[in-house]
Amino acid sequence: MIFALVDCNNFYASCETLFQPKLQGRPVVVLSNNDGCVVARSAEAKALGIPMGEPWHKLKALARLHGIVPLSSNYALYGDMSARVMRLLSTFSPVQDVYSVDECFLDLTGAQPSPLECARTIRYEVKRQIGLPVCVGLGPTKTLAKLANHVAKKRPQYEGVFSWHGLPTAEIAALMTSFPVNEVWGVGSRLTARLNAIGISTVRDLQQAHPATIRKQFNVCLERTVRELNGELCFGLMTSPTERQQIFSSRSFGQLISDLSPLEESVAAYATRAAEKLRTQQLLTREVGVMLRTNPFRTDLPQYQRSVSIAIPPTDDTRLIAQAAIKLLRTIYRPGFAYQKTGILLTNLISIHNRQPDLFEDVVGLSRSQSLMTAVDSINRMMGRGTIKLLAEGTDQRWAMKAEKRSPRYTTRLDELPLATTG
DNA sequence: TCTGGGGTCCTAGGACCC
DNA sequence: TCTGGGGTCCTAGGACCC
Repeated sequence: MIFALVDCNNFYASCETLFQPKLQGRPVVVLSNNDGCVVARSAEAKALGIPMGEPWHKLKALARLHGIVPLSSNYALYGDMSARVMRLLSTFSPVQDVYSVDECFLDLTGAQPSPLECARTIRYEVKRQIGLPVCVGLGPTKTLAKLANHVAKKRPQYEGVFSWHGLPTAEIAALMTSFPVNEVWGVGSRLTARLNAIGISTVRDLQQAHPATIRKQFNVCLERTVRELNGELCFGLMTSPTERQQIFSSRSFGQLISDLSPLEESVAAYATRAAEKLRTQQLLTREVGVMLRTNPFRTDLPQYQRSVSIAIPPTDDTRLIAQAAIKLLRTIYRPGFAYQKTGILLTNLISIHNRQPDLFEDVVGLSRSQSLMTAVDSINRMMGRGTIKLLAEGTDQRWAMKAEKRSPRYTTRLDELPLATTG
């Protein structure tokens, strides 16, 4: 098997510069919701040493000094660009496993004239047809393909495409020794600390570790990773999209909130979002959960956090989900705290096609509910999200998050199309 | 003043069963 | 004094990913 991992370089930042060429060559950062943390950086911003996840307010001085351009995240734009990239990539292999918004695995086994040549074509065509830079890593397992992609990004001599295949053993060993163990897919900060403590600090160290010992001292996941580093297949491609197990919708507020009624509005709004996701994926939920919490960074304020859930008959009806959520919220709400976030969790999902009919169910009500939701979805799709919404979501939504620096939704909104200017 | 929003999988431990 | 053994299911929590 030869897997390819195709990953867009600095995806969000690249999408922004594609539509604003004047940003090219400048340090650009894309911020999370509420303009809170840095979630993407251009190459120039990375060169300034800005870490991923850094709170924006800590960077203001550095930003002034270097002319860093901050942008709010524009998920409509990124989602659309992602779909274009994935559609193009799907033409290069019969087997595509979309792993995240900006990366996917392809099975390039038997690609002509060779997997490596095919990978170079992929890189060239994505740039030519869509305008986004990607790197491609090739390997016999997903873990090695991920690592190869990292090599392709970090070592310019490979020009964005790297394969382990056919490399002399000594060269492979040298490369693996030159990368720290935390670059391995599945090794995060906690594991890195524990691995370092027992003398495993490079990728090469982990590759040479004894799988059974690793399993005993850590867990099966890490054991599989060690095996994959040695070319043994443990993680297969997800050829058909697996069914979601849960749907989450939550947001931090633009400001802290103490009163129950705006909290109820936010919960109703997130329930609406979650129910929309449910319907586009043709799923029903059988359990609704609500979470509520204060801002854990505000150590000067009293802290409170709770979540609760309840089983409900299978549904995708926004009204029923929102009703259940508001009821739950009232049971965990306590006055006297400054809340930062609420969220909705839908679990115990089933496919709409697998619903077990109930002998006593209200058949007429059910079909009315379905027609209503279909109508609401199509109106909101045509006229923009939120055209029709629950009154419970509130009309002014003072709790809504901040996104003050968002670029136009160039590719998905007619009124925000970029126009050529003359003269 | 200001710190994201989604997801996945695995494990340990408790409740409960016979 | 001495108090079974094996199984399933569920939940909370911890680790990871982008």
